[in-house]
Amino acid sequence: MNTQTSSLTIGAVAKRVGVAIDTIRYYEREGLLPEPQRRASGYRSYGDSTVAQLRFIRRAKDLGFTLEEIRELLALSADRQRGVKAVKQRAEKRLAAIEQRIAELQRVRDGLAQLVASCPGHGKPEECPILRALSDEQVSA
Amino acid sequence: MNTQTSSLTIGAVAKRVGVAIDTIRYYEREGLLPEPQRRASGYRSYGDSTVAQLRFIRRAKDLGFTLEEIRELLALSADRQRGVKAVKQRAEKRLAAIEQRIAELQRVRDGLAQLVASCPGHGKPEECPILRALSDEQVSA
DNA sequence: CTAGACCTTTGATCAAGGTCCAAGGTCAAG
DNA sequence: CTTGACCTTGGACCTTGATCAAAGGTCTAG
Repeated sequence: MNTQTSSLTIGAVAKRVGVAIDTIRYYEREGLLPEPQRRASGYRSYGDSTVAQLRFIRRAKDLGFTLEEIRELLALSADRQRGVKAVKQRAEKRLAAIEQRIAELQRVRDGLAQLVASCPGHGKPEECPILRALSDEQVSA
Repeated sequence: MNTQTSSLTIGAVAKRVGVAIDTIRYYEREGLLPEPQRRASGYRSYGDSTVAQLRFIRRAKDLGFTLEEIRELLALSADRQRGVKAVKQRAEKRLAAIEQRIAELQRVRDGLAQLVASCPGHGKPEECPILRALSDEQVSA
């Protein structure tokens, strides 16, 4: 087996995970990734665990976590026992935020859909419900 | 009647519309508002139509239009006849984008909700479905 | 007249999450 | 050895939508 982390360059890691090299260095600067070992030449030398960690970060980002939250999650996941409860709480918080955002967007969508439906798509601008709604006609009246 | 646009300072306009003075100047720089008349002193002098236009911008922003899109809408709404069709098309485009975003978020929410539901909230990190999902356990297996 | 509120400009700064660049060193293939 | 791909650093720059500061001019109430 090759459990021994197999020394990848930053470019190889980037290719495997599908992120830019600059992004990896950025994550390192931001404390999302530990500082890797270096070769004698100064090249960063990564093992498979970094690939896993980067995928973790990407997935969490896809779930809408900010980098700040991900930094937290990474810290928590390192804390055996106590970590799990906190991780679940963060996830619940994130879930609530997403649901709120969905509700907001649905409200916006409904408003906009109604406008679109009521606009004939031709005629004078003053008669366009979309423009009328955006202007303050009915508010200032 | 006071149809004559009644010479407001930028501060008065800001107060009426509920935006910051800086924001009005910013919109002017960005081409969302026309350059206003000036008093002899150099002070910007606004009429009621600016108040209306600013409200238009605010409402459009609330509907999720970007400033770039709003700039377009403003140009289109000035185009009598041809404008209405184009405005409706932009609104439809916006609507589609919002619906797509909602769908994406729902997908994310469902995934996250399932993880949260399946996590007992205690135990070893390796057994936490949230952390397992974020790590690449099942993908690399 | 004077205080204090309000206005002017230019330009810097913010958050977030990167992206890009130059100048130079390193590595692997032929 | 040479070529070309890859890596290093530090720092500048990008987008969006503002927000703030500094230094100074103007306006208005008392």
